[in-house]
Amino acid sequence: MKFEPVTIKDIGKALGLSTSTVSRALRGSYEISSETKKLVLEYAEKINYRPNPIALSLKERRNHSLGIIVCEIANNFFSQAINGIESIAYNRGYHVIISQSHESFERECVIVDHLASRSVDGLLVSVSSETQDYTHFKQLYEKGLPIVFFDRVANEIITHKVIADNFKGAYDATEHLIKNGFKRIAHITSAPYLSISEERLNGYKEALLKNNIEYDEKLVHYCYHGGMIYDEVEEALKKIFKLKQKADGLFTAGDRITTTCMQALQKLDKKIPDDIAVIGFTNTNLGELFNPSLSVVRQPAFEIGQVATELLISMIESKRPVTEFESKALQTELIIRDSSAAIAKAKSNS
Amino acid sequence: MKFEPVTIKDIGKALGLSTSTVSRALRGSYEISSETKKLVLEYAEKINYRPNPIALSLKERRNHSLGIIVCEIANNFFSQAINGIESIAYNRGYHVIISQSHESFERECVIVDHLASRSVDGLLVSVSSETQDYTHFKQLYEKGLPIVFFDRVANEIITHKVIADNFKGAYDATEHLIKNGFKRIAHITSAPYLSISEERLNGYKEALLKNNIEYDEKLVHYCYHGGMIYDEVEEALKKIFKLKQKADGLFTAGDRITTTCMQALQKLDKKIPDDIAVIGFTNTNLGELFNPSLSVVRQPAFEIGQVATELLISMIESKRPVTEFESKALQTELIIRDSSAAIAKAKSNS
DNA sequence: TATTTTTACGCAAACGTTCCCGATAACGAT
DNA sequence: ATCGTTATCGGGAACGTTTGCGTAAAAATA
Repeated sequence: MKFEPVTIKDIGKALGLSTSTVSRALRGSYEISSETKKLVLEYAEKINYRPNPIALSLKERRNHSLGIIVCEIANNFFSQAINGIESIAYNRGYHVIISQSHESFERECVIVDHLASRSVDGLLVSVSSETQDYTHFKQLYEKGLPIVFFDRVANEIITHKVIADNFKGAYDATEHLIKNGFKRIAHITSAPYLSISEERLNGYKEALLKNNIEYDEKLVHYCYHGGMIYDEVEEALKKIFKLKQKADGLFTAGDRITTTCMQALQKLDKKIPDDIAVIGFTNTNLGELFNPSLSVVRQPAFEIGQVATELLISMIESKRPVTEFESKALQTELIIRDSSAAIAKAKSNS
Repeated sequence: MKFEPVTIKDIGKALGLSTSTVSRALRGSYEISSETKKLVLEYAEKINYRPNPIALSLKERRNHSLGIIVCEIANNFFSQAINGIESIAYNRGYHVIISQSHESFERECVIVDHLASRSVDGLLVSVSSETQDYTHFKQLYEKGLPIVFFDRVANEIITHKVIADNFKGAYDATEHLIKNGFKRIAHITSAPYLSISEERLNGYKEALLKNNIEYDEKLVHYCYHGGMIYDEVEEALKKIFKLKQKADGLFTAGDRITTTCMQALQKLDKKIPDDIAVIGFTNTNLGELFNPSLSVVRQPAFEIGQVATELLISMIESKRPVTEFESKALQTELIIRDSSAAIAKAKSNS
């Protein structure tokens, strides 16, 4: 099956005009008489002419399209961020192409390659949890392809970056648990080399420090697949529960990790917050429906997407090479619910 | 900023060959000597040559890309379906472009127009809840653009369609409530003209009929925005609770509708299943975490995406016009949890 | 009236690729 | 020596569009 759209040439033939005249008439060029313009415009309207964007891309060497790379769209943070991206992109005349790395480095490389050759005008990326080597981005970036990182950023690449204030978010979450009387707070996070993991871990540590609680690395576990693999999460939890000095709190550092932890805790038959109090870095809007309702650190995902897109488009449309780059950190929001509630028992003990 | 990739012409110039020879060498044509081939291949590898897909699209009048239109990706059913679509598309050498209608008819029209002019080779669509007029699809389809509908289909357009067995899924869900002793079962669903709404309503009615329960249209409410607007859902619930003959069960007919209902029920301070038992058509994998855990009808979303994509690609690659179309209905899965549990009180009353 | 300016349009190149059609050379056959 | 084959390669058109340049006629100026 094929699909034959009408071209500028068809219009020219039908009206006895050259393609250049038609093109200029359509663009409203001053060197076309108003009668001819009217003629062309009306005919184009009548036969429902649409300029072929592929031909335009070839000619102008740009696409008016942005590539998005995230680990997965079935993730509240990313789907909200994508909505933010779209909201700006469409208003500025850009189309978006969404790709999922599924947390695979290899797949990320393939996608980057594909998007670049497909001539997207720029890239919005949050790297996969497996990514430690950024040369696939670097190569393109140095060749002049604009890239803006959001959420999980590549610190070694000098460009715009937009993130949540992960340090503060983690600090707040941890401190909240501490204020509610929990003292042995475990932390389950994503791959350690991820920027977000480091930032959140640092916030967690700082909160412990400020509250005179010793940092114990046995309480910290990394899930190298970002919570995509259930067993990895369950293993981490089992180790935590095997500790002689029992953990009484848990701070989970990602959307997927948080929900997977909740599932694992249920399977392991742990009561929240009695056995362990939980607060998670997640953008799910279903937290209040959980049993118990889930305390969360919420990221301004939509706004992060918006800001990143504005920066990217400004880079794309800049006449001269961009030399000043911004790193924006947007504030998170702490939403307290029952999963981190202070328990009477714990309180009386202290 | 601009991005200058290497072309076939650059290779030709560097090697003292014509573009045609280079092109043929790259394609492995028989009329190029093996030495020349080796030379070209090695040089191309060295400078990391990538064919420009835009030029190819222009020439071959196809893109190797598929357009996807769904209401929103922040929806478990659709994100899973998209994963299914991708799994097939990438293996067959197609790229996907995802667009969200956000349940808006107007936006859907814009998207269709954009994707078509963008020369996607075919469309995979689940229509928006506002869509009653299908001419925007029909026009393109009649011009030869292959379209496959999934989930929410346009019955008046004769093409491949892939859905879950909505009738049976709804029947099973309703009957499950009945078997558990509930007799006044409300049904909250999406816009009435949506194919899925009709199919699910019919399954619901049939289950009532088979179990000698009278159908009461006061128990059925339509949410014209598919659960995207909270108030619409809360209103429906309030009306249900105001009925003189109280409802004791609720069957919700969509992913978003189900979760929004759960939120509204919580806000209205209704106990599940004591005040009302709930079962919902949803693909969330978080149902077991809810309070109470949520009984669901699960659709084989991933498989629906896969099957739809296979059908679409077969249409695209078919030499002759396709005249035989399939309508596939895949089986749903009933997952029983606590939200629909028979309650002692209800049982003793009967 | 002769010259310049303006108006309004066409020609052709370019974007990167493929592919039809020739073209050239070597080579064996006649 | 001439011709048909075969193997290898280049020229150029085409895909749909924009745009610099050229140019005819019309209008304005001298």
